[in-house]
Parts: sequence; C-alpha cells; structure tokens
Amino acid sequence: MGYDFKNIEKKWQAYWAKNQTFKADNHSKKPKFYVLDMFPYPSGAGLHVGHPLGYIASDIIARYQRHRGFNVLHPQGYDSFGLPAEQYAIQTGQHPAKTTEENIKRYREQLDRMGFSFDWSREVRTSAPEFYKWTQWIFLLLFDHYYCKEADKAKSIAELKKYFEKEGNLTIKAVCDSDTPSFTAEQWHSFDTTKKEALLLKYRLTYLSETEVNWCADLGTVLANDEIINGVSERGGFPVTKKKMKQWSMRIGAYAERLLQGLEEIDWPDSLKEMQRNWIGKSRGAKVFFQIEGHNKKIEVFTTRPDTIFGVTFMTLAPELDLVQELTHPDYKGAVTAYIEETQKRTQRERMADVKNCTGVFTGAYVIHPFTKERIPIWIGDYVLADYGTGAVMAVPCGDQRDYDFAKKFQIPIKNIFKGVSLNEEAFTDKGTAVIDQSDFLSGLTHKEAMKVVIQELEKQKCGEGTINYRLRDAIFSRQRYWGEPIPIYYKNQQPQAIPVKQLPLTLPKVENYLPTQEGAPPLGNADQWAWDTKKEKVVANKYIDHKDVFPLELNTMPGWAGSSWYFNRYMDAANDTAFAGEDALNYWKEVDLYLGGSEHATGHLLYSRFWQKFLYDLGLVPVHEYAKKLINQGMILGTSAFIYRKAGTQTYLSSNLVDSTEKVEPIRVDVNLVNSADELDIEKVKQWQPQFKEAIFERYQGTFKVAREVEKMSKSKYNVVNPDEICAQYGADTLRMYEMFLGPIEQAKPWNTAGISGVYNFLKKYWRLFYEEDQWIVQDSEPTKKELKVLHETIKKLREDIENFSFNTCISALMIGVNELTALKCHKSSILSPLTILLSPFAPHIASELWEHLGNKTLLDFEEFPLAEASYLVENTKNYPVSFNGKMRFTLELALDLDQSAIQEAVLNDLRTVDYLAGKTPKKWIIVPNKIINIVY
RNA sequence: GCCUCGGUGGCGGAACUGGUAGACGCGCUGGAUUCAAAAUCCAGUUCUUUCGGGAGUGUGGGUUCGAUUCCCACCCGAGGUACCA
Repeated sequence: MGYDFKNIEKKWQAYWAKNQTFKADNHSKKPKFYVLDMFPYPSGAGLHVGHPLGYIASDIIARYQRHRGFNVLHPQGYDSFGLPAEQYAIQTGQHPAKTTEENIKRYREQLDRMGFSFDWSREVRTSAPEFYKWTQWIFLLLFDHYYCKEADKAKSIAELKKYFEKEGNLTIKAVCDSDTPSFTAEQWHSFDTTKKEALLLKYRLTYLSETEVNWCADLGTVLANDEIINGVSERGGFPVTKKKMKQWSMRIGAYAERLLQGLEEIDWPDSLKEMQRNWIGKSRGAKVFFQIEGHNKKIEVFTTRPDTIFGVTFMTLAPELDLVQELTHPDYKGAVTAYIEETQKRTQRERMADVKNCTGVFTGAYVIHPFTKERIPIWIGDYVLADYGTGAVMAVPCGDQRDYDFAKKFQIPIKNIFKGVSLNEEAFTDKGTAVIDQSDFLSGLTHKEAMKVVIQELEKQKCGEGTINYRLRDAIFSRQRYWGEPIPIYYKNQQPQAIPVKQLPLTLPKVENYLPTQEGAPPLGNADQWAWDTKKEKVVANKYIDHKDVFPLELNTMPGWAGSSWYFNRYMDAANDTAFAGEDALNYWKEVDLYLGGSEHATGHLLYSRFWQKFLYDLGLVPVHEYAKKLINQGMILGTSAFIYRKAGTQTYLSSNLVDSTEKVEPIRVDVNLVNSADELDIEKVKQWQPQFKEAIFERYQGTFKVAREVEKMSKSKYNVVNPDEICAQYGADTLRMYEMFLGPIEQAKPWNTAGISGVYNFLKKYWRLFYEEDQWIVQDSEPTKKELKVLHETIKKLREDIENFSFNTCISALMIGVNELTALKCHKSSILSPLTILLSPFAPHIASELWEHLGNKTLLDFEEFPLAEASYLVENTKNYPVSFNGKMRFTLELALDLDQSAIQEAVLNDLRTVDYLAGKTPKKWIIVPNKIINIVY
C-alpha cells in the first residue's frame, strides 16, 4: 500500500473543515499575525497550476506562524466584479451574478483540494451587496471630504463650507481643480445652492469633471492609465483614444507626497517601490507666468529648468487647452483648428509610434518674456500633454532635445545660453557640467546656483515661484459598465447628491441588456427602476423622474479596483453589518503582516489601496496609514508549450530532431498533456485530439516522435495549461505544494515542467518509509544517537532560517538532505521523527498530520510548537576558535567536540589548505568546518 | 532612451557578512532487484587531459593571500516606463 495520499488528503481536509481548525479568533492572548493573498478574480477557466503559487507560500507561512504560537488570520475571498462575466452576459444574456457564482464554486473546490488553511468563515466577495455597501460608504466619505494642505489630511466638506462663509477661498490651502475661480466670503453668500454645490465639487476627494479620458470604443468604456499597456487596452488589446467626458475622479494627487513618504516605512520589494516612485513622479522646478501680448491673461508653465529661462525662444501649448482658441490670431484659426482635429483623431498608439516626428502649428500670438521683455511666439504641438503640469511649456531648444527637434523642424531660432557648448547636433542637457551664459544675472553660474537665483528673482518680480510637480494623475473612477458597484449618487439640478448612508447598499438594478443604451448611455440606462425618490428614500421607476422628489441616479459604476482598495480591512470583521469592520477588530489586527501577490498590481491596486487606507486613517477609521507591512511578489509560473513541425503545404509532421534548416516547416502547438516527460508525443491521442491530425503522417526518429519546447505564458490558447486537479489526482496535494515551492525562488518567474515532480513525490514516499516498512509501523522509542540528533538539528536550523527568508526551495532541499541522511542511518526513532514531521507540516500538511497522529496520539498538529535548534547538540557542542595563518590573518574555525578521531583526521588530511593553516598545531579533537572563517586581522 | 533586477553544468537552481563553486532535484550513464515492467536501492555525472594536472560562474580590466560575491567599462536578457517640460 505505502503512501496512500488519496485517503490521507481526503481524511484531513474533512477533519479541518469539520473542526474549523483554521478559524481565527478576534480575541486572543497570543500575538497576532495576518497573512494575506491578493484575492482572485474567479474566471470561467478555473485555476491552473500557476495560480496557487502565492497561496501555497502564504499557507506555509500561516501554518509556520501557528506553530510558533501566533494567532494567525489567513483569509481568502473573491474580487468578483469584472469584465469577463459582463462580456459573457452580453453574449449569452446570462446574469453576471450567476456566472460569477458558478465560477466561485469551481474555484472553491479547486482550492479545497490543495489543503489551504484559509479561514473561510471570513470569505468576502466584492460583488456581494453586504460587501459593496461599504465600498459605497467609503465612496460617500470621499465625496464628503476635501484635502486640507495645512493639516495635511482630509477634512469634512462641512468645515470647508464654514471656511468659505468666513473667508471665501482666497486664503485657503486646499487641493482643488485647476480651474477653480476665486471668490470672497461675500460672493460666496451671494451664490445660489447650485453654484455653491458646483464649487464644492471642485474640492471633494471624489469629484465629477469634464476630463480628457482614455476611451476604448471596443470595450465601450473609459480606462485608467494603468489599464493601458503600450497604448492599447490591457484587456483585449483594443485601441484607445482621447475623449472629453464627464467622469468621476479620485483626487489621489492630493496624497502624492504621503504615498511617496509612506514607501520608506514599508518592507516591500525595491523594484516595486521604485515603480510606485516613478509613477508618482515627483519633480522639482518652478512655475513661470508669461504675459500674453495684447491680452489680459497670463500663461503659466511648469519647468524643471528655470535656470535656462534666457534660452526660451518659443512657447508650446497642448492643443487640447481651451486657452488656445482664445488667443489664436484670426489669420491662423484655420490651421490651428485643423491641427486640433487631426490630433484628436489619432489613437494613443499612433501618437506614441511617431514620437520622432514632431508636429505643431503657430497660433500667431505672442507672450512677453518676463526678464528680457522679448516677444515670444506661441505654438501648439502634441508633444505637450494637456494633463501634465499646466499643459504649457517654455521651450528652450538649447537645453531640451524635444524643443530642439521642434525648433529645427519649424526653423525657430535656437539661442545658446551655455558656455563652450556646440549645438550643431543636439541639445545640451547635461546639468552637471552646465555653465550658464548670455543670461543677464545668471551668466557664469552653474545649473545648481542658477536654479536658486532665478527662483528668488521670479518670486521677487511675482512672475513665478519654486514648485513641486507630480506625474501622478487623478484616477478616473467611472466605468460605463453594468457589473460593478453602483455609484450612490443622484442628480438634482445637474448637481450630484449623496444617497443617505442608511439607505446603502444601493443595489444593482435588473437590466434586459448589458450593452450601452441607444443614446450611448451606460448599461444602467437600460434599467426601468433606476431613479431616486428623496422622500421615500428608495429606488423607484425612471418614469417618475421630474416628479417633485424623484431624480435620476448615476448610470456609471465603479472600476475594478474599488472593492480591492479596502477588502483587507473587511477580513478582520467580515460579518459586521453595522460597520465596515468593528473598531475592536481593527485595533486587534491592525495591518497585514505579510501580503503576497503579483507585481502587475504595482501602479494599480497597490497604489489605490494605499491611498484609501491613508484617507480612512485621516478620518480615524483605521489605526494605521500603511496597511501592509511586508509584501512579496510571487513570480509567474510559465507554461512549457510543445511544438510539432509540419512540412510546409503537407499533412506530414516531423519529429523535432528530424528538422534541419533546409526544410520549410511550420511549428504547430500541441496539447502538453499529450507529451510524456521525455518530450515524446502520444501520436494516437493527438489523432483523436483534433480532426486536422486524424489523417496526418507522423515521421518518427528511432521509433519516437519528439516535440520541441518553448516557455511562454500559461494560457488555454497555447495548449500549455496544466490543471492542478490532475496533478492532485496523480501525485497528491502535498506533492503539488512542495513541487511548486521547489521550482525556484518564490519571486522569480519559472516554467512549469511536470517531469520534475517525481523528485518531490519520491521524497514523500521516502519519508513515509521512515515510518512504515511494508505497511508495518517501524518507529521505535529508543534513544537517538548523536549523529541522528545532529542531522535533525541541522535541518531545524536551516529550515527556520530559510522559512523566515521566504526561501522555500532551499527549505525543501534541506528536508530532502535530512531525510536522505536519516534513511542512510536507518533511523526510525520517534524522538527524531516527531520534530521532523512538524518541520514538514507547513509544506505537506496532510502527510504530516497523518503521521503525527500515529506518532504521538496527541491532539492537533497545528498547535504544536515548531522545533528549535538552539538547544541542540550541534550548537551546544560547537565553539569558535581562532587560528593564525602566515602570521597575517586570524581565522575562526567552528569546532565540534566529541567526534571520533578518524573522522577528524580524514577531514584534515583531505584538505591541503586546511593542513597548511594549522601547520604544527593540528588539534587532535577538532573537526574543521570550512567556510566559517569569519574574521581577518592584518 | 531612462529606472530596476538578473546572467553559474544538458535543465530548474544552491553557495549566509569575499573562504573547498555546482548543494538539492530533474535528466542522463552504469549496476542491483525482477520472467518483465513499475517501484526501490547503489555508483557516476562542469569541461578538458598525455591521468600529474589544467581550465571554469556573460566579456575585458581592477582591488585582494583568496572574487560567483566588491569596484570600473562593455555585452546580453527580463520587468517597468515612455514626448512628464
């Protein structure tokens, strides 16, 4: 019989479920430990072997920490709003909630088979009304707050109103839209409610504005910047264009500096922090105001090089700017309008494709240089982005390559303001060696000096000031989709109004059709029941709109990242229906101690969730302002696709070792599950697999037909998906878990290769044989030898170190070494095997539980103490001893007393260098452990 | 282009602060057991060699008694970002 993983795994999974072994308590004297996975989107395809990688790692940590006496919170849930379910609904008419429910069921079955120690009593689903009630609640909190720069935190809109009543907005330091007009307290009092509301909206942390958005026509929705990769949509790869639309946005920009600062406090991968830093994109420079000639307005520009201000020879505005229409000289109107239309038509991808080929037109207008008072022509060009800085740049062709290219192309003069530099080929952009010239009071200064002087002068003359700019844009929060959280807002006199909090959740209405309406409104426009009755405080039918108390509801829904921006707090108290999480629970669990997930969320989820956490912290609703202390990015598991080669134009396929360069062949993918571990294809199965192979001829080489391999992303369309269910059925969950960890370092991307799994499987069988011989229990109670103890304690030491460094692949190596040595020693002693089994349990919990039960008939494996190596034979009997060499250096050798003499002599004699070191004083009773030289003294 | 990380056998990968490079596993080779297969066990497996050795961690330099590890330059790969003024 041997190692019967099927029954063992079934038995223990049932036991854990029945006893709720992994249910975490919100009250405990033990220290807490919260280990979290990024929750999955339950897709229709189910899990493949790559998905559980992070869950296995987190489960090892969770089980390890329980052994170490922590009260562990290890929850799981589903990020269940999303596009695929909705696309499926459009095609089939099936309600996304139903598809989602089915997918979740499938996911749960697959997860359960792998023996994870999740506390399922805390499961969350972002698409459940009990959950999104609180997502909507947070949305309304954001709607009801603004960002006070003085206090450097969010404050309520009520406070803002009071301020306006007293002082208007002339002195307030708050984050707001760039086009916010100034007003005094008197003016404020004179405004009607609608006007007041419109002004307040410019301050709210979630606000409505007419913005240039990334419009994806194929998906019928707008996309956030992080949802666009290389100018096309992340999902589907469709083209993206710019479009002006009224959209909800999140004022994440208000938190830019704090999001940057917070990175210093958290233990996240450097690469990921760097990505967030770049995304936030802080740059120091100055604002400069240029007076428009014959006009009462000024153009404000942002520049990081105010020191080059005397090199300005033209000005470029983004074509989208409203100001362009206003200042364009009538003679140039035609050209300018044509150019603007042209740029609007281009997709983002086209725009990116010809970066080299700069375009633009002259507006016929001029500004006045603040220092030289020269006339400077105003151009527009699409290399200037409307939504960065002020959408206007002072062009310094001598110091900026883009300005240089633009000037060359349109034959605008280039003024050289650098000493001893040639500008024939390109602009001079080196800040380190620049010496300013031809620049009045800046001449002769270095870049650094000139920066200081010019900012002082700008501020003195009130035509500019030193400033800091961020690349981080406010995040668009509206999606023209059905399957998302409804935004709890209705419109009265065109102004957004909050749904009363006690009426949440505002649940999704039924619709017949998940496509946009004929008028182009989002899918919620199809709902018959989607209006808000302010008197009854409930949703009513649309036909009552314009009755006295009934108003239209918002038709957009929230984006995918809404629910995931706060779900980690919900797990702390998932069943609470009076708060998003109870205060006690929040104060007990505080933050995630270890968060595992992919680095693809670096500038999306992981930034937005930090922003929401900081906002909730400002309101005193959560106890910490960074929610995840440590984060690990697990690497992707890639597929190993299999290829066969078809002779061009025939139905003949060649074994990969028959292909030579003279033959014209086409590589064709075949299902990896039809290939054995020696890369040999099962031809009979291929013939049944797809009709095109039924009549095909397969040319073998020496009796076998081999495929070629290539590593690529695991996906259904590449026929390289390996299903964990099948691996579990064939080798068991414990083998799968260990093998995934054994593949390589957790952070690294690595290819899946089923062939290698036998190593781990053999290990578990070998482990079993330490306990059973031909189904006879052979474990005895006798005293362990020192050698056996040494093996055990070396394993403990290595394992503990490696688990704490998340180096699971080397952990497993250490276990294998230990087991090999004990097998060689024929050790079947319970005093050795009991602690070893606890060591094994985080990795292979089922087999460990089973053997543990046989060993000690004690209670639960899960609350035994993890063994310590500190008190071990190895450590206690080892001393460090200094030895000199060549009279120059001093080494410290680790010594183990008490080992037999022949072993020492062998070790010493086999290593010439070691003998040299110890010439003349080779110790009789010492063994030299190499690589332990820790100190060199000259 | 810029930022970040990486480059070690046939393969996945070890090597903590510089100290016997290639742990562990896969694969491969030979052997034992078996009617045979599976399973299991044992031995070998960086390259090269005239069997003394010699070479070897992407390339070329440097520091050091000693470098996969530190420094400089370059080449290659992965990820991020992209007219950010």
